[in-house]
Amino acid sequence: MPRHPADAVFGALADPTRRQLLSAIAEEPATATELASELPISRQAVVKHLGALSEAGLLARERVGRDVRYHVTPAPLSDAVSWMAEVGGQWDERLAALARRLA
Amino acid sequence: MPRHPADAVFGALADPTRRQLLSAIAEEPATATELASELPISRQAVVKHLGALSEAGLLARERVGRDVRYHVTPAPLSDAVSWMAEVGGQWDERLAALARRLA
DNA sequence: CTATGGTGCAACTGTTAGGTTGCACGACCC
DNA sequence: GGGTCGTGCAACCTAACAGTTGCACCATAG
Repeated sequence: MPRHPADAVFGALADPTRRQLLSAIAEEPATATELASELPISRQAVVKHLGALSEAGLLARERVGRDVRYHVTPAPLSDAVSWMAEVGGQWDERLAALARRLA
Repeated sequence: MPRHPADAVFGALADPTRRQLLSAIAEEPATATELASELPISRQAVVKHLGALSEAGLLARERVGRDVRYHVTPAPLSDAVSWMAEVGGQWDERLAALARRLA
């Protein structure tokens, strides 16, 4: 059964390490080994996190020689924001403003 | 160690059942028993999901006689949206627009 | 008072997720 | 060619999570 895309997106964002990775890649595309060198976890753990982010459609892989460089593809974030604005817009004026902006 | 609030918010939103619950409560505040009657899971399972949503600050409990009625408190959604707009705004025009709106 | 129905708490089970280690493969440099 | 460094794959461990059942508690209806 294909899970709803939002499952993967919110699930990917739920982990602090993954948010950190996404934020770092947002500043500058990087490889798994580079990212692992700045974190207290192994490269393999980073690869798994990047896999989760990729599966959510938040990252794209680009092969450069023997390296694999990851960069951000933020389109799914907009969908997630839309959902949140729809649910919360009824009570929160800031979210309602976002919902109007998206409409 | 107190986890970052975003952990709880995105983690709560990662589960489809919880998004369904949040959406239902957004339309109309309800009790755990009411919500469980419309889902294929037990009341206790619903209570646990509501606990996760509450811990993320997305729900508030209101005691009414012997019932406990849950309603939406969407403030944490705005914070989550801000983070997403900041990370994605550099590449996605829609998110950039949201980031400007929030600033 | 008694029965009822919603709530709260605890124990238990099965599955998933984050993390590790070890090793094979492939491309680049000298 | 031979060494080196990044990547890919697999097995394994452990903690956390979704779900269940069973039962005690308490407020309201008759």
